[in-house]
Amino acid sequence: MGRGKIEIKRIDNATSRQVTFSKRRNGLFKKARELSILCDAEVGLLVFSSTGRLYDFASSSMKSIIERYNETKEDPHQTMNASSEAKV
Amino acid sequence: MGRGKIEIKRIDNATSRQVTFSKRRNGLFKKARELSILCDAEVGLLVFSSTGRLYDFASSSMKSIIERYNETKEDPHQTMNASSEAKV
DNA sequence: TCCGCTATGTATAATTG
DNA sequence: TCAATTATACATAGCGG
Repeated sequence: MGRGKIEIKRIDNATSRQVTFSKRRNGLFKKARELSILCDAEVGLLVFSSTGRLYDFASSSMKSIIERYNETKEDPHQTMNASSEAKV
Repeated sequence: MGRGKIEIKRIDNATSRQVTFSKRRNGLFKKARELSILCDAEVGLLVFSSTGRLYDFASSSMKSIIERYNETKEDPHQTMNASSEAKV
């Protein structure tokens, strides 16, 4: 998407990598937000840049999403009942 | 992106919502993966559908990403030193 | 150097089989 | 009804201010 096609591999040039990171991070967060709204989904997104900086997005709260993740992972039965749908 | 423009709000029709969820979820995961590769970033993505099903993506392991998130949140100084760059 | 613009590629909404 | 296809809106790579 853009003037040229790019290959999916690590960008060597540090400056370009940072620029691309900023742009794509914004796009990714936007998409995550859209998905959570459009489809009434609970979305949690954690990104650490190569410089170690943290960026996060959560449709509700990251804490509750991580807890729910742990619960779901522990309980193979999952929470498939519709009553658990987010009234976020 | 598509034949018609859509508004970012909850999709009422359950069938459409599920279809859109599948498509966008795939797209979101792909983008997350691309970002992690292109920019050498650590990315964790957690999605719960409105039916309660879990979908997750992690460039390394979700467990380590969540741990790193908790550490970063607890320590406001963050890990800004370049030496912490992912040798993932 | 960073921000914003524009051309282009990609994701995806609607449609078709 | 679901999956594949197609046309279009959107995201973004490269460029200019």
